[in-house]
Order: sequence, then structure tokens, then C-alpha cells
Amino acid sequence: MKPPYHHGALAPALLAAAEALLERDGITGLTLRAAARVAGVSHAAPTHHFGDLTGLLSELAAVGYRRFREHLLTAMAQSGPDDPAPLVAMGAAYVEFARAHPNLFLLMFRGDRLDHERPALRDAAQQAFAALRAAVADASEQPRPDLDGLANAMAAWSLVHGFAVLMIDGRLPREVPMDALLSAVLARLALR
Amino acid sequence: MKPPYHHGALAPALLAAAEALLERDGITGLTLRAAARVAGVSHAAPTHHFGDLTGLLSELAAVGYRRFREHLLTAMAQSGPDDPAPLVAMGAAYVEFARAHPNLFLLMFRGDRLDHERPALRDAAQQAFAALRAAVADASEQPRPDLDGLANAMAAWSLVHGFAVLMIDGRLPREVPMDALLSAVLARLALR
DNA sequence: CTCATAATCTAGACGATGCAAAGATATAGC
DNA sequence: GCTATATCTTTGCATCGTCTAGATTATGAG
Repeated sequence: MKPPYHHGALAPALLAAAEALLERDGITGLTLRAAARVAGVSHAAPTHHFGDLTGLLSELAAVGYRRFREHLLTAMAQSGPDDPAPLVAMGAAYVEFARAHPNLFLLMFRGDRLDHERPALRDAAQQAFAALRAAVADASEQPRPDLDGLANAMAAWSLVHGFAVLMIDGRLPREVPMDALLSAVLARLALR
Repeated sequence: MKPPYHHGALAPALLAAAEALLERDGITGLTLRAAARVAGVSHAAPTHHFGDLTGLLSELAAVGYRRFREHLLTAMAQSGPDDPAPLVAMGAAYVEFARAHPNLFLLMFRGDRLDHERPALRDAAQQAFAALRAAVADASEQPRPDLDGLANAMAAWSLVHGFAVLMIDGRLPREVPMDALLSAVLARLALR
């Protein structure tokens, strides 16, 4: 009843372990050796699958971006085509994801430890951002790729992203319930 | 010509060394031992002044907040009382600081490694945020501490902070010069 | 001025980490 | 069946944060 020498599916098992560690102990608790321990393999096993720690973090961030994209698309789909402000629904979903998975969210957006040239991460991030761009383009009557169009998109993204980051870092005022504050802030999301 | 056993002013020397390391090598290059090396003392010397790594990082973040506040106030003062949008000037100064000291900025807002209960950090951050709040209150005709007033403030803060963070993480579109994009985004900063 | 006490700094050790090299074991292709 | 390759382990090394004990200097009470 001893474990087999070969794990069989180590890479996904390590990613799952890494995600669990990230959620429980934050980014500082997510180490190569800890992930290996959780997965029940030696501490050098991850190297062969991810190269180094940056590799593991990048692949995990890619998983996060894929999940992020799905979350955003689901929210958009549920909001209906005739909803007054589908962009608000996406903004709410954006912040909701950040609140549900704060450590994963920070990992995804913290360029520090990530290798953005990794194909998996590059593609996953690009597709998630494409979903965001599409939502902004939909909200604007005719999407303009000029300065004003970009400024509209970046203003919307900055507003939502800034709120999410400040929320995670505990900078939100506590005099008012979070949901009410979020709704009121998202109401300022209208494009111009 | 040997160095004296007692440094004389180790704490500020360590802070200066820490800041230099942070700017040059990022947060990962800022270690207790590296700071001690740069300051020319043994690796255990910082302990007596800052307790642990969190202590050093927190004190450095406090320095950052003090400098941040000064930077914001200077920009506000230079913009003049009759400027069309002093809030825009402050937003520009906010992003300017983030661009000039990206690693310090990230350290200040990354709750991870900081001890926010430290008096120095607590006070410095509070005063910096007070300057921000004052600017928003000035921009609004009559400052309202209700939900809409808070939402105005948080929307402005989120917009500027989100832009700064996305800029540092390299998420800004490159089809357009940064300054033009920033100006166009800050133009969306008007309160409602 | 003296000298005991406190503050400051050094030296060494411990466990943990990331990474590299070398060996063991199982899988897969021929 | 046999060999090449992929997968995993073991071992080793440098670095890190932190702890403990000891050395050195500043300080201040008498």
C-alpha cells in the first residue's frame, strides 16, 4: 500500500495544492516545497513540471485568469441583453471575484513573481482581458479605438480594479456596508 | 581606521539602504541581511531597531507615506486655488508618485508584509489619506459624509489608484502615449 | 570621576527555502 | 524484450529570517 513511484498526474495535483495553500496561507505560504508536501511528493518533483517557482505561480495565475474570464462571461450572460448597464454587472462580477479569491486575484495582477511570457499565462490573461474589452465596447455605442475610446475603457477598468485592490487591502471606509458602497461606485461607471 | 563598534545612526541608515535596495532590486531584493550589508553592520543588527523584517518594511512604508503626502500637498498647492480641477492635479500627482517609485508604492499598498498597527505607519498612512480626503472634499461643493459622498470619494480614489496599479503592472495599452491617456482618464474624474 | 547598567552590535546556530546535480524507477516506443 | 526517456528521489549548497549568547560602547546615577 505504498504510493507509486510515479504520481500519474502531478502537474494538476500540484496546481490544486498550490491554490489551496494560496487561499489558506497567502502568497508567502505558497512555496514549492509546501506544494510538494501537500501533493505527497518530494520537494524537487515540481521542478520538472514547472521549472521553478515562477513557473508554478505563472501556471496558477493562468488558472486564475481562465476562471476569472468564465466568471465575467457568466455574469454578463445572466445580466441579459436589455439590462440597463451590462458594464455594471461585469464590474460587480469583477469585484466579486476579487473578494472571493483575494490571494489569487493579487497573484494574477502582481507582475512581480510571474513570467508573462509563458504561453499559458499569456493566453489566459489575454482572453480574460478580451472579455473585458468586449463588455466595454458593447456599452459604448460604437467602439472607438482612438484616444477617447481607450480612455473610456481604461477609466472603467481603473475604477473597478482600483476598488477591488483597495478593498483587498482593507482601505474601504467602514461607515457604510460594502455592497451599498460598491453599487454607488459602480453607478459612476457610465461611459462618456 | 576600522569602523566603530556602534554605528551611531543605524536605523535611518538601514532605512536608506532598504529604500535603495527596494528601488534597485524590487521587493524580493529587499532583505534584512542585504540592508545590513549595505549599511556595513552584521546581519543581526537590524533586529534591535526594527524587530523583524515586517518592522523594517513597515517603517519604510511609513517613510513612503510621508513622502507621498508631501508630494500630493505640493501638487495641490502649485495648482492654485482657482484651478479648474484641483482634484485632477492631485490625481496626476498620485500617478506621478507611483510611476517615480513603483516598488515603494507597491510596498505601501501591499498589506501583505506590513504591520498596520505600527504607530509610525498608522499615522503616516492616516495623514496621507487625510490629504486625499481633503482634496475630494474641496472638489465637492459641500462635503457629504453620507453614502453618495463616500461613493464620490471612493470612485475618485479607485479610478486614480487603479490606473496607477495597472500602470505599474504593465497593463496600459501601448497604442497611445501614457501622458495623453492619463490626462484623458483623469478628465473622467469629475464628481457628481 | 567611577562604575554599574542599559543600549547597541557581533558571532554562531537552526530550520526553511529555491535551485542544481546525480541517481533511482517506471513508462513508452521500437 | 530492450533501450531511451520521462518522472521522481536524494543529496548538497547558498541564502534567508530569527533566536541565543556574548562582546563592546554609551549613559547616567552616585
